[in-house]
Amino acid sequence: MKVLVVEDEIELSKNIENYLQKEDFQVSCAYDFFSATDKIASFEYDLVVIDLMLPDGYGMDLLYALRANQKNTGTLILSAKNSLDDKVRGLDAGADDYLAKPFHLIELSSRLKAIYRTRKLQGNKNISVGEIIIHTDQHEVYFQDKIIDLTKKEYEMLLFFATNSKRVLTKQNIAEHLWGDYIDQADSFDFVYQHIKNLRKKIQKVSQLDVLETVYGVGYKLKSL
Amino acid sequence: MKVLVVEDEIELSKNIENYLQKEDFQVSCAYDFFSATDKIASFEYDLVVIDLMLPDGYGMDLLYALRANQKNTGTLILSAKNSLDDKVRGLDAGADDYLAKPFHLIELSSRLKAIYRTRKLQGNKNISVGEIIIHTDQHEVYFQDKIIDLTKKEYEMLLFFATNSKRVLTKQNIAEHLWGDYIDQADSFDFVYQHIKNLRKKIQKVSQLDVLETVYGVGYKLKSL
DNA sequence: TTTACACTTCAGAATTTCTTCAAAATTGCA
DNA sequence: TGCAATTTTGAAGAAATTCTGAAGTGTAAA
Repeated sequence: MKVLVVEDEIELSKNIENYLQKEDFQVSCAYDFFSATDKIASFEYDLVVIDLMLPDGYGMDLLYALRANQKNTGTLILSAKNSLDDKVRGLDAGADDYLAKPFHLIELSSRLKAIYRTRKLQGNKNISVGEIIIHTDQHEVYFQDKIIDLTKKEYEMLLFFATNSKRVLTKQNIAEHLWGDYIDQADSFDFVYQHIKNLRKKIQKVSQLDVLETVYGVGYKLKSL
Repeated sequence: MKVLVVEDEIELSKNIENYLQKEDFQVSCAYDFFSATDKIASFEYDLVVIDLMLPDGYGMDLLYALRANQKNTGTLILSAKNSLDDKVRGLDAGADDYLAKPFHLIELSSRLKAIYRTRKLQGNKNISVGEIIIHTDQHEVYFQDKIIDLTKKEYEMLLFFATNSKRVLTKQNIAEHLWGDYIDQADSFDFVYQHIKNLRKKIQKVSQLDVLETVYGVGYKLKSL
């Protein structure tokens, strides 16, 4: 169980780290907003503990970043104020739990374990697009009982469409989602065509369906099936 | 699969009973704390569904009773309030899962099945992958009646695959599971290749089967045999 | 201490996937 | 209809990933 603790008070942070390590968590620490975003971007954590008040940013924004990255990461918010406002906003932003300072370390650890358990259960999700089913665990896509063999990019693209059902996605959207950071904004995103084509071809070969609709001048969207 | 449903609202209880019966569960119902303890004491249930709010006792105490009796019974907690407090305390008391009212019956049933599966794995010492059987007690692996002689790492890897049947495991997943703590996140996990190769070779030599499938760019998974 | 086996590292080969490029087809609009 | 912009397509080269063998290091039993 890998945990990132984002907390600027070094002493508290160390205490948390020590305690959680004793409980068999693998713990990393970040002491500011900047290094936290960095770590979140580069590693897959199971859980992130976030202090809302950081010297160089607002912890809540980390929650949005996590969600934007589609990570299945559990989150718990820490806040000095036991204000309902923070709590409500934190949970609204997609946090799994909230804990007001001061707290007992045992409570933190037991809540983290609880979050982890439920997250893990939720983990195996199958997403369906008409008769096409994406098994995210197995990384496999089926049409009825036939498998559609996709490469990594193709798979990611289909998943992106499936999780943004019926919304039009621009080439830029797709490029940013699949290639992430090192996409240059000045680029043309024409290389996306290739992957659209390949995905279409493979799906059509198996299912005889053309699932992707071209919205001329804008982008693509999933047809409603 | 024998289930005890401990729920004082008769109508809800009946609904659950009907639904679960359709899904091939054997269902018993208890409408109060007293009769629940009675039933738990006298029968071996695979699963118990417990409503926390009962007229004559607190559902949580049933969890303690189950644990005290050392039963290998899966437990799922129901609660009217979606309060994190109840959830945390329930899971800490050893419940396997938590469900807030109102819920869909299909969700209840799918969670119960999930609990059952993992419980069963814990209890059952022999795990099979097609005709390959892993005897966890003896730390031995057989194909039909022939032994497949594996090293420690190879054995652990096969077991890891077997207990995550058909799920794609990345090199990183494998590295973290087999080497645990002192894996550096910045490392490349290329050394995993060797063990994949060795495991494949040994299994193939004895069984003529290649059980591991490469998911290019992602990882490996067990083939469905 | 020796020996056998397990584990790790490394470099290059083999394979699969991704990207680029240019030409052809299609679309929206004047 | 004709034009410009956009999308589609195929082919080839580039890049990334995986596989393999060989050599080096560590470890536990004889």
